[in-house]
Amino acid sequence: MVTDRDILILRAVSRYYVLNRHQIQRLIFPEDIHGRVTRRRLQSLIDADLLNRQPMLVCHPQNGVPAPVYYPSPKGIELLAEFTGDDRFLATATQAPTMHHVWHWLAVSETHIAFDQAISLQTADSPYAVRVVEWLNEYDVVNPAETLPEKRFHLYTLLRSSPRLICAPDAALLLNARGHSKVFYLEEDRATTGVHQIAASKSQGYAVLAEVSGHRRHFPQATIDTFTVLMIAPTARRRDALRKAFREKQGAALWRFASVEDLKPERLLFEPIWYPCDGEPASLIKPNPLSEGESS
DNA sequence: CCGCCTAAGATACCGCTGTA
DNA sequence: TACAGCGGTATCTTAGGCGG
Repeated sequence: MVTDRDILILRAVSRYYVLNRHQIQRLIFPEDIHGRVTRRRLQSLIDADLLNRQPMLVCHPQNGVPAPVYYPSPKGIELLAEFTGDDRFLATATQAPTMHHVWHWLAVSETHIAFDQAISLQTADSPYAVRVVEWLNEYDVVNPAETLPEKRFHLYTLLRSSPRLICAPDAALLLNARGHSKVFYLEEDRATTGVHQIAASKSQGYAVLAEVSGHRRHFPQATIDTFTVLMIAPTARRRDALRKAFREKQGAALWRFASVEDLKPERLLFEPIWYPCDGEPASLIKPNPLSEGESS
């Protein structure tokens, strides 16, 4: 039997792709103190093939056993499309998240949730009426028949064949405020690689993407001609190390850096938590009405 | 309309497990 | 050993079917 809250779970994994039990509980079962209800509903969805589970083998949250993560199943998104009458759910990625990338996916979904909550915190008379027009995840498929990543995935961009240069954002969003739409790319940093290696491997792709206005292909409806890359670092110290590493790189002006502890829904849009490579932090949405929707 | 029964979800409690 | 998460189970609640 599928309950209303089961549908909410299917919607959530369709939207965020990879979620753990704790996140689902926070989003859909806030009253569930013991987590038993959440686990039971998840189990019944899995038994019905409406949801997929990926065990997390390498895991140390604080302590305790590894907690699995959940992601969409073909049958689940079919049910969702049928239930809502919206066939766009059928485009949801249902491939299993790579085992060693699971923490990365959870970080992306956590950022996505923070954006959604920041948007919904605005009241009806909010001055900027900010909204996310569209959010693309790394593995959102544009052409299911293709196997080449640059043709299969919406975001993966092959900029040059030889030497090979690609740009593969973790996610992308089109943010709208008072009629202006701007493209933002998302890069989640998990401090697993040295900052200089990250700066070297990522800066050129985005710099060339900007030169060729590649963001126009991802979001033709954008009205602002530039884009910004948002990098989320696990700590403020790491954030500042990244800023320093990107400072001398090509296209450094495209980047803004924030730390996870600053990335609260109530601060995300309007408070100066976004640091450029050089200089003072600014808010994502500028207070000046003439340049709202921009961050640079 | 009533009383009874059943099915399924919600709730509470508990023991097990693997890691720091 | 402490702890967080998992899954088993008993009990409560609610909705619906059914005969009288």
